[in-house]
Amino acid sequence: MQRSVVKQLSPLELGAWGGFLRAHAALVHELDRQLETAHGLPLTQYEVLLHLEGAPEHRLRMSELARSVLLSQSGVTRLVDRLQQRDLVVREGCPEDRRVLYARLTPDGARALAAARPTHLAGVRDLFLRHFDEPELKTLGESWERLVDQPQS
Amino acid sequence: MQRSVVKQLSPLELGAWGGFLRAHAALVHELDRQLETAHGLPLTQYEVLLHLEGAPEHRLRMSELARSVLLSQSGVTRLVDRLQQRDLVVREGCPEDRRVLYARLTPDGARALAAARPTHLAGVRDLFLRHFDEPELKTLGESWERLVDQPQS
DNA sequence: GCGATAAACTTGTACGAACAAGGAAATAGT
DNA sequence: ACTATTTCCTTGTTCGTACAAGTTTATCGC
Repeated sequence: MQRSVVKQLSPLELGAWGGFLRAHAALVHELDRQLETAHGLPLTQYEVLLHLEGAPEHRLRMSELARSVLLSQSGVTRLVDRLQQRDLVVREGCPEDRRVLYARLTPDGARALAAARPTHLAGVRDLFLRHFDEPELKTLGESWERLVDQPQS
Repeated sequence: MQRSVVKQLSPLELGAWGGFLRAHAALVHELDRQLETAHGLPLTQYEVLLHLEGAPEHRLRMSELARSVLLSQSGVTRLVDRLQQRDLVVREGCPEDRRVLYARLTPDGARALAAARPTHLAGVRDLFLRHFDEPELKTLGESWERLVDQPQS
């Protein structure tokens, strides 16, 4: 009779899973470092600016922003606080629903984003994309989708 | 004359990169939640126990541990503090080099690990491994390796 | 051997994020 | 209309991590 014996991960599985964790840690750390040293802009702040730029009117509700950048609501409140102190973003109220606040990209914010973008894109390409060919990119993208759309289980 | 015009990511590239970020966030969050609710053990603590179990004598130097779990030295100091308070780990000195401290897995720690392991493995399999077939796992593992071994650039 | 340099940890401190509770405004039910 | 519920955001607090400085021990150069 066996107690507490669980089938461990195979080397193949371990390589895929462990590598995933290590790769993520290394990449995010390095990208953040690059952005921070070159433009004084942490990766999270960069991502907020990026999402705002892509949004209609260059603005997004705080709650939408929270979903985009994978942060808690309160996390976004404080993140936008910091961006607003640097005049990269402003908050503005919504007349139709006075509970909501929009975060809007300022001209300064747009400039900061434009300045930082080449650094970031170069980093992503050099550290990540470069290592995959086109079919692999496609497969990856599809895999992540399957993985995030919670299976019904 | 074009200023600040940078080639953006293609949809393919964006799917692979953005999906990677989202997948990581979702997975780690969910795995941590599972472990925490089922066994009151955060993922980082679980990983320390796991590495210690796999090590000779079930012990590792603090600095080795830091490398294994992708944390700063001081981060590990405090993580081991927490584990030691729960008697899952003990610190012991090294006679040959009195600067080093070993963290050693206690019987309680081994038990906690054994209890948590099925939960964690099931989570990893269900949330991650399940979505890839064997050749994909192989490719992934190889990709992460290329990616982490800093290219000489 | 002795002083300088380096290595292994820990501690002080600051910061970013999460969670829980709270306030204000909208919506729903009756 | 009026209260109850829900939504949207912020604030109080705690926790985990990083960075820099400090302590102790080992190593290196001479």
